Amino acid sequence: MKPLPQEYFFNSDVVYLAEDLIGKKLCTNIGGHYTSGIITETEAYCGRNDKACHSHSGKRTARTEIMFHEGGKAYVYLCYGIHNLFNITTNIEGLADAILVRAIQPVDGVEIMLQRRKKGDVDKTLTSGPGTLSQALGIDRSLYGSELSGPEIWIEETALPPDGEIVSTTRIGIDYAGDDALLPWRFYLKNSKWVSKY
DNA sequence: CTAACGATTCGCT
DNA sequence: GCGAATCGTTAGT
Repeated sequence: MKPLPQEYFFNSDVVYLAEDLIGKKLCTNIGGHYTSGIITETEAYCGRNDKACHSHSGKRTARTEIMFHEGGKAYVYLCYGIHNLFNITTNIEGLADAILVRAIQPVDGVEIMLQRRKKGDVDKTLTSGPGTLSQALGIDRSLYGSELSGPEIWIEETALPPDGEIVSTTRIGIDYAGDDALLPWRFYLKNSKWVSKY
């Protein structure tokens, strides 16, 4: 277990970090089971001047509280009453930025992921989507506020694949954000099949 | 206290 | 392709 240093997440450029996290390995050790996957898709959310972000314009509530703390923690919240969506908080105390992890490529503990997802075979529906990857890795709201330096959840350095071209597009499912829905703050590996949507 | 809604997914047509 | 599922959070009464 070699987690990225906490300072990595203090970076004030959340859009840069969202792109930089592509290709790194997200690992969990939950319920005695080690699982991991390469991050293939992310979205940046900025606490200032971004209406798509839960913490936009200083909207500090019980749910968004953790984003206002220093970066490097897990922000997990329930979406549509069903799905646990996993975010990485970034920036320093008081600046509420976060990065949503939307898809991963399974690496370790595939059998456990299949079991958690109640699937028989490995295909892109196993971990390509913010709700499904959380389920596969065993992430739920009990991890809200956890340090991303382990021991339950952490992120490790890895090398990008040789053909690891990253592309950016608009974010998914945030039409309510007006002009901010047009920002190209979604990143994914161009040649990966482990991406939620194209 | 009450009501509306969502950074989605899955199953059925 | 379309609609239901499902409940915590939020804002308003």
